[in-house]
Amino acid sequence: MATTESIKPHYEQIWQTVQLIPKGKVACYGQIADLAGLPGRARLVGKALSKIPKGGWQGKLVPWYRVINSQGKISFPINSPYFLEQKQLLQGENIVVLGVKIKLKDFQWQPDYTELLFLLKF
DNA sequence: ACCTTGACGGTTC
DNA sequence: GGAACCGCCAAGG
Repeated sequence: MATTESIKPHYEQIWQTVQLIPKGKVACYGQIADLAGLPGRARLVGKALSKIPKGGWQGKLVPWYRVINSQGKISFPINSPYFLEQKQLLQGENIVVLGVKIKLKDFQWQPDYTELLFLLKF
């Protein structure tokens, strides 16, 4: 039974965590990495997001656009297609985007203690 | 098995 | 502010 358990990319763990970000909130790459049990692996989060299966994962869409960098900025080159798409999607959720920047103070997701306990999965 | 790539982060200047 | 540097290490070639 446990024979095929070896292959377990961390991508799935990351996608799952991103799906927890509430609408109208954003999270940083590093924050997602930490919550996903991969402290310090922010770059891996970026990579995972770039490989989200078309149509989502486990029947649910993965809100990739709710993930920004620790400086509160969108990480795509300004005016690139993905940049524009992300900005539009965020604004569509009432998130204020000034230029490339978002006020983390106002829009960063801050899980409460019960959520954290759940995420840390003992 | 070795080498390069990253939708990053923190530190420093 | 912002740019340069370096650390991190899984994934994919």
